[in-house]
Amino acid sequence: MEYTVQKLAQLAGVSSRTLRYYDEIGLLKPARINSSGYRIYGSAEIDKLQQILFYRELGVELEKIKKIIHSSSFDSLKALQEHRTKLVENKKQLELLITNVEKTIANYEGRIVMSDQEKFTGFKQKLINDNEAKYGKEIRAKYGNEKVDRSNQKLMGLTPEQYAELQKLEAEIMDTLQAALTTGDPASELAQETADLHRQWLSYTWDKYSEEAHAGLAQMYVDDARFTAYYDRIQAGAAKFLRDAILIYTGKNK
Amino acid sequence: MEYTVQKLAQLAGVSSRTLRYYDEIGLLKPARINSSGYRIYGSAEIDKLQQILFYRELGVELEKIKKIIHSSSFDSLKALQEHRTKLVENKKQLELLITNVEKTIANYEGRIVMSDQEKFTGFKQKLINDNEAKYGKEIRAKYGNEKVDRSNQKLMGLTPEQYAELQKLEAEIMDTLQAALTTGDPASELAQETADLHRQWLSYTWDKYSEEAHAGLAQMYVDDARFTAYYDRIQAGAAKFLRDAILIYTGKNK
DNA sequence: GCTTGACCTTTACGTAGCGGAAAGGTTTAT
DNA sequence: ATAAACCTTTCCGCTACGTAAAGGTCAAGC
Repeated sequence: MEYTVQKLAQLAGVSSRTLRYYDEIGLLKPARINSSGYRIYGSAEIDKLQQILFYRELGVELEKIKKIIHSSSFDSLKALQEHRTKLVENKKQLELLITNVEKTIANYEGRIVMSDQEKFTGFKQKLINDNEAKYGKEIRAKYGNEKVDRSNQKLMGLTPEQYAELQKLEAEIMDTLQAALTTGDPASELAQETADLHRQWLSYTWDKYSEEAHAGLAQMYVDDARFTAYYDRIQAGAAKFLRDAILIYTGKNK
Repeated sequence: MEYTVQKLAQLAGVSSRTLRYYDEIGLLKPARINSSGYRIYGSAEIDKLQQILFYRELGVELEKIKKIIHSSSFDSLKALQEHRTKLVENKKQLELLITNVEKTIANYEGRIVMSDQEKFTGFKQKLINDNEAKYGKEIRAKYGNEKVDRSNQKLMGLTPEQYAELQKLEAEIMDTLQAALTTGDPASELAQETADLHRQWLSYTWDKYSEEAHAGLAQMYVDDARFTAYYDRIQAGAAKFLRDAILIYTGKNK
């Protein structure tokens, strides 16, 4: 099959201007030009356009797309599989946003309380995704599947009121931590209050509190980039500070 | 809580330039300017920024966002609910794209043959209608190899529009199945909805629906590794779960 | 008290990926 | 034969910022 600009445009759901632009920048040249100067595209161009649109959908710049698909080492199959992975990631991202909007509705209706951080989950893009991929497994291996699963289970069983309380606590922790950071002293009253709030918060998700586990978790906040990032949003070094405060609080600071 | 540009930027995952630009165009003005001319944002601005980002995510132009959220009749709750609807639509669109990429991989590996039209499903949406008149015959000739053997005949007669509908259904089935799996109960409302969607889907490819055949196919999903793999992409045991849901749906669960 | 570095400010020019209009040639249908 | 519907190139405009440049502010450490 041969297509003129407009026909291909309609087939692919892009404008003819777009196709001319792609020709202009050398991204997609027609198979040939007929005697009247019309652009004529063939099936090879169709496949190429499809590839281009996949990349475009993923937000890749046209110049980069050009380099990618023109490179001699370009492996379509591998590229497609990468497309799939990224699309699935984007889908997860979207699901996060949907959760966010649902939470925001609940927040609006007064059913739950959202922290400021929470209000923007899903908007920040890959950073979190990447970390999840990098550290997700590792965490489970390091700190035990059991504990993670059990805490998940317990979370599912919470009443809405309890859940709201939990969220309020979380917000309070962040606020107090921020205040405590200005003292600079993990042994300060404010820092110790933060640690105590954190213990209360844990009690919602843990079956049994122990100082050992609490101290272990605090160390994790420093070791694991996901958590470090979470707390360091307040201020660089916040995770470390929180850990130190908790180590003092639990008496494991030696 | 009060935030300077950079802190708010980090919280929301945007650049400080973006915040200044939003101030410049009057989209989001800081709560106040301190004595040194610094922009200071409060919690009202946080909520507003969140709203803005929801709209931006949906591709709404900043000028329009401005008009929307500044209009006196602006109803945040209603807006949020509309956001949700649109995000869910986008998610379905993404699922279509994922299906497309998976098919393209299969096409590449020689397992199936894709028509030119098919190569762009998911990229476009409503332009499909027009193409039907123009390319109808050609498509019908090409659609043949697409599906499982027994459904070939009926598929050959599908219009592109119907084909798109079929793909949408397929995506919906996966979506609903995923949700149903969290309930863990094949008799749950969601699971039964999945079974019903599955029946609708079958109606596209079967001449005549019967509960026996439906139940038989469900069993096949478990017995045949190819199908098991297809559904278990979602989660291990998904095929089994779907079978059980269908057995209950068809009343053949004994 | 002074420096350093991380903040903040405004102004201003640059860019990607097209949209759209102008001015004209070609093809197809009636 | 004429209109409608294509096609062409050229060029200017737009959005949503990125990226300097040139300078003021603030807290920390020496």
